[in-house]
Amino acid sequence: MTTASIKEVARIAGVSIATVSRCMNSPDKVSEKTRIKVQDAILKTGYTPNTLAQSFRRGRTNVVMVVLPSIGDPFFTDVMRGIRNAADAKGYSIIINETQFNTMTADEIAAMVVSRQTDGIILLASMSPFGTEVLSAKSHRALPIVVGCETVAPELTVFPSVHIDNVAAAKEATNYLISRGHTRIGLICGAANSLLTKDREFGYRAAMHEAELGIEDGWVVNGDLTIEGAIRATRSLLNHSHRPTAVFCTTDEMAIGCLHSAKSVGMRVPADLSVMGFDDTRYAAVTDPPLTTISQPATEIGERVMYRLCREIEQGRQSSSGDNRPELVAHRLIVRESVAEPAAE
Amino acid sequence: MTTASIKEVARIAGVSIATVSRCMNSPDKVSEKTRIKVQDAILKTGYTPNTLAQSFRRGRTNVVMVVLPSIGDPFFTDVMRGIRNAADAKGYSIIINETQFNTMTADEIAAMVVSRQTDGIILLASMSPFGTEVLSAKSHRALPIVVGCETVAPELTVFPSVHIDNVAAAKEATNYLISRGHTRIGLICGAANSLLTKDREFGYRAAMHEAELGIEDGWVVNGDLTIEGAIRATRSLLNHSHRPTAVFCTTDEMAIGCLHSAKSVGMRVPADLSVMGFDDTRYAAVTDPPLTTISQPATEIGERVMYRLCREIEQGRQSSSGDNRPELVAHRLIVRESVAEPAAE
DNA sequence: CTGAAAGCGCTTACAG
DNA sequence: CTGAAAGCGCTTACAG
Repeated sequence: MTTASIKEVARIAGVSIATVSRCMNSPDKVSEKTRIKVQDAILKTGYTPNTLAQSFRRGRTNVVMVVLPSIGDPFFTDVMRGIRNAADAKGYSIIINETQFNTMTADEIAAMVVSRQTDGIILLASMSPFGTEVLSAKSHRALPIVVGCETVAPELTVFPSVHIDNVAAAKEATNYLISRGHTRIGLICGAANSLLTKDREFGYRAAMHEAELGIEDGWVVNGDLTIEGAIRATRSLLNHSHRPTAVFCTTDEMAIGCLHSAKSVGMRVPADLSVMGFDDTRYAAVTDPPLTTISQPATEIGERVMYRLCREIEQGRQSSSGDNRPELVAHRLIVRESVAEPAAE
Repeated sequence: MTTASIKEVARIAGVSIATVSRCMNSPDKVSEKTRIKVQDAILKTGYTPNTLAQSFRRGRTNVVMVVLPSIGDPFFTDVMRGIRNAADAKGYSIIINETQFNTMTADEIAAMVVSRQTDGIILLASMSPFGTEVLSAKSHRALPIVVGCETVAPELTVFPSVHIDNVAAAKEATNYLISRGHTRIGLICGAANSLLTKDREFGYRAAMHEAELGIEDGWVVNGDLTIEGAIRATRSLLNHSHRPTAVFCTTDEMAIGCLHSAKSVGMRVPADLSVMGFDDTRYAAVTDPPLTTISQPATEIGERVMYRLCREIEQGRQSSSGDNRPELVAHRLIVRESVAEPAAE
């Protein structure tokens, strides 16, 4: 298992290295007799092509980078599963880049592609808007980037994307709370500059507005996309002088924190407080009470994003791009047991 | 942002490409004047070295592969965070390989290193034992592999590893249940060939044996490391003719399923059934009731595994290996509210 | 169908 | 301190 090279194989098979290479890459261009000889030599030597040399020669790595805000969130885990399914099928490896806001600038990310560390990028993360440098790069030569989730930032709309209609889904969630009789509805969302939940906040506001319900100061709280953050946010919501009877959390992860926070101060869910989630992660069905939420087809999103990226990579620099309209996938309201009518006052 | 190469930079700076290369890799070998000229040229051209060419030339990728059974489990998420912290510090990228049993053989994995796709491997997964081929490779030239978690399979003990003392921790967990008065204690563990929970099962059996408590047929159930699996396992446990009063789940993930399963058939936890977890993931504190569990320093494990791997990689083929004794890290019993005395019968 | 040869973009002894 | 040159292991037109 010492590093047999293509030369060694060629020597043993009694052919040129070009022929060995062809046997592996375009076997149809080689006579059967030769192919067998080479095959034997490969087995005998235990030859594996040096991937580094191949990538270098071919000018591509077959590696794709996924940028996301938190690998911990089970929703992203499911998206990742879809991405990896597709990546495996297409022969790509995945590098994960967990990026908090501003940790890595868009230009740094773009540099990874330019410097050939990756063939393309999947953006699941909210991030600081792209700078002009990337945009011009985009116009010059197509940067293979596909966005999963929202594309709120106008800079991102130049890239293809795959996601649910977050605005519509959040409206639906809010309307469901309204339909159950709630009028005082709080929102726990991501940070102000989070692309992930911006559309959901927008949908919530739109639904409240259409129902002619007011949103008081302090009803929209940043839960930081984490359990801990949501616990704090819930505390703040429950201490509000005009306390909401229902809380819409823009991720299930935060809904878990909200549930815990409410129960820990003795409130019953949903009798005293209704809680609505978003994502339908695998925990949503086993919280206590089970969570009413919006289901996203996470794995499907992941698969479609990855396949879309493959197309971008394959098209390469040629056609600057064709159809960049977002691919929308379907969401679904999942009614479980965390929402009820508000208690009479 | 067209791909400026080192030649272009050299031309503009009026030096040789060797000098440009030296400016980036060993700037102390270059005069200040030259360095500044080159610096300017780099800025002017927006030059980024072609990573592919560098890796090829240097013979290393700066990529490390992590093999794990389930990225979804929040425990592994935390381990991954530690791995990535250390990897970032050391300039490595991470490729994740989620491997069910037998999906990818050990030889295939070893091939990834041999074919230069990665510089080294972190094994967090249970997997089919290594074949002779890898082992001989190991003896010939050190294969840079480090094992996180258990190294139950004798084949794996040749590799360095970082983990808690799973046997001792599981004994401690079981003894805690015994100390609270339980005598009928069930176990929900991983699949029979899972390296992940084998030691924990062993610790449980040892504790029961030392306390002279019997383990009836059907008290040790495979929960598949998933919530769903644990729900089924719990159902089976609760239907046992001689039902346990306490259940030790070898992961928190399964404890979440167990909790849900028990409550969904109307049992109160811990009044009617005590539940013990393992891992202390971020969900453990917010389950209902909060989970009594064993805490593993997941992030620390990840960091130490990665640093250990770096050492293996750096030592390279030279010293075949030095000290391969496992690095043990400390676990801790975390008492919350999911365990109580068994109800009087 | 096959081989000789060029070249991908770097790095690094080797001279000077 | 700097440059000319070799070479890392492949792939791929180009001849034949």
